[in-house]
Amino acid sequence: MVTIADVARHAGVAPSTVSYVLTGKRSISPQTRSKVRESIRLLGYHPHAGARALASSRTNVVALVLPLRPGVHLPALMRFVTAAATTARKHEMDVLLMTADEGAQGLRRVAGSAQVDGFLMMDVELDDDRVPLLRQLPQPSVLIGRPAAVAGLTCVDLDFEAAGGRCVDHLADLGHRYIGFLGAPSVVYQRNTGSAQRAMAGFGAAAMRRGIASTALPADDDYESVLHSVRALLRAQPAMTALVVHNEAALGWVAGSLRVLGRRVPEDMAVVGICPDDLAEQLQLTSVQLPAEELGHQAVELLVARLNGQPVPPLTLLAPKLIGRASTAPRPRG
Amino acid sequence: MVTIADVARHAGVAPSTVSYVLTGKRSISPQTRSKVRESIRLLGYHPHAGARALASSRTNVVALVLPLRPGVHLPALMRFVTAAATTARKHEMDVLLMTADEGAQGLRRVAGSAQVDGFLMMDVELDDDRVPLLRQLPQPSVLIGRPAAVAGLTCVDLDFEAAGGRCVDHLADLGHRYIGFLGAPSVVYQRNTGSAQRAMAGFGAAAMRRGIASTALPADDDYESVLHSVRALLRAQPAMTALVVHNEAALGWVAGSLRVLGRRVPEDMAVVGICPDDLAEQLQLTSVQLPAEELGHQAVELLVARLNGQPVPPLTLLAPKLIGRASTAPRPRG
DNA sequence: CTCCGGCGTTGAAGCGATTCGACGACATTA
DNA sequence: TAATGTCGTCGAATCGCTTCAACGCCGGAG
Repeated sequence: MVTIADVARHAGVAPSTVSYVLTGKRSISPQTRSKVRESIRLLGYHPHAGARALASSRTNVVALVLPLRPGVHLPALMRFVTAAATTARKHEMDVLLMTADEGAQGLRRVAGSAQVDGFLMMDVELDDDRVPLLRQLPQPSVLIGRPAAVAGLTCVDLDFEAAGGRCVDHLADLGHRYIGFLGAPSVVYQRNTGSAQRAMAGFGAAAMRRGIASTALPADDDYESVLHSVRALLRAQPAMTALVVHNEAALGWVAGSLRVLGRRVPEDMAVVGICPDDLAEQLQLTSVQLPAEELGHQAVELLVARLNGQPVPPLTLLAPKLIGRASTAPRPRG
Repeated sequence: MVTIADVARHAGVAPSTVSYVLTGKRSISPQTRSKVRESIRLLGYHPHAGARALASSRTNVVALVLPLRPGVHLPALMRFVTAAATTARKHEMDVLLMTADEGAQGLRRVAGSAQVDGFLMMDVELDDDRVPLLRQLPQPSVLIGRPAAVAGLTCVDLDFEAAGGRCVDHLADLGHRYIGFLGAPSVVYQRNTGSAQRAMAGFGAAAMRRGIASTALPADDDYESVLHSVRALLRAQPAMTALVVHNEAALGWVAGSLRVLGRRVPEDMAVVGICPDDLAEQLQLTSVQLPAEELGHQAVELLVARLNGQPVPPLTLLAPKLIGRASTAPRPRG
């Protein structure tokens, strides 16, 4: 293995000088600098990560804590992961993968052994036992999602409230006056990370603002339940011409249910989803996308900013983006 | 930060003793051992990863190199990743994520800076420029997939040949005598990682063995092409009653094409896929699964074995597993 | 009784970087 | 001219751990 001493000898300088060339923490004359750079290139020198971490107490690695529970949309998760990894590399950092099943114990281990400079954590629950721990850790962390108390943390999330509103605006602009909302399973509205509630709140508020009649119902993720909820919505509001769906698992059954109930999409019923893009693409569904890449990117940027001592807002909300597809089409006002 | 010296002082022993308790590389008396363990627990001591790596030239981290190119099935990839991470943890190891876009350069960097003990690399191409590099690296590596020359490497893969055969056997057992094979796009058979060829070879050989008439055609991943290929297959062999599909992207169009051509599934035409399990589940397709979890698990086990100096076979093939679903049903022999 | 070998433990020497204080050389200012 | 500062470089201490040679102790063999 080639060490900094080898490089120093080869370049005819002191090891510390090589270090300063590498880190740029002191001014070095252009001649010396290029001489050292050349030696580094020639010898194929790479600083030993462990030694560097030991001496500088900086690892240039961030931990990424992934959820493992069933129900998370894997393609979106994967996109998030690669975006985070790619962005991290832009900052000369690497990513250490952790799975949620290690729990708080795992965080303590990784933090305690100084394996990483910071944490990226997805899918935090409202009463997550890891959150108070993260607060105490010497390493900063960024949460993806939005736990109850945001104070003292750094969080990134899609602005679900705006997303709900965006759906209404789109439909209202198309002339719809009676809109339904098909939500997540009711249990999710009882204890949950909050995105479900916020999307619905945004939906309701926007409907009020635009003077539109709205009705909402939860749905489980089986065909029976979806059909039942859709039928109930139609019964509650027979004039309904549009549906907003915030329930990935139910999406597949929506079109079928509507067909059974004699409604064609989009002629008789426009449908907008709040879901990952590839799902919407596959179903040809107008949707507000779940910006996995953007979330991953932002999360890393925020963490890096904190590592550099820059102040960052406790909560960053990404603006929703609506993509029009075949499931909504312009309709004459009336 | 709590160091090994703190623990040693607290337990009234030498730092080296604490180290030996931790690593188990020398015999320690039960009394001393439990005394040290207690101090470790009390002080919440975690060995500093960097220091440990520096002194022992072992990081307890493996690199996982992910493909990024479009077309890889993300859910399967994600499953692989989590399986690898979980298995690694069983061996007290962590996983460092790398994306393929860093290329050979990235491998050199990570290997050179001694960040990891070994590499796990997915989706290797036949003439991959990273493979010769991996051979030279001081760290061992395990490839997922099967490049041209396996000598001197360690590879894990699904036994695609057996998989092709397994499909035939299943169908033959159900009484089918004329079977078609819908393959990957033809370009894939020209330059490719080889799994496509092997699956087809296995299919052909099994058909011969069972005295079954077989016909094969490639298909691109658009509706037109799939319909065209299916029609061609039926024209070539009108008595065909079963179809084996080895083309994830085409799978979605197969049922539709058959319907257009007046064939119901499974009554008129049985269909078996070689594809990730969730895709098959979604389409209610009898399939040979792509065992993502098992691959991830095996890959890590092999790497760990190599790190421990144990000999491992250059090529490990996983036996295919066929799951029966609605797209094949028993049919009377005839 | 002495010698030897094994066991349990220790002290100290690295591992390969960073970083801080110090030190010439040279330019600037009084 | 002497005092002061700046710039570029160096030497040495330090980070926290592993590991090796060495050593005292004890029991069993000679």
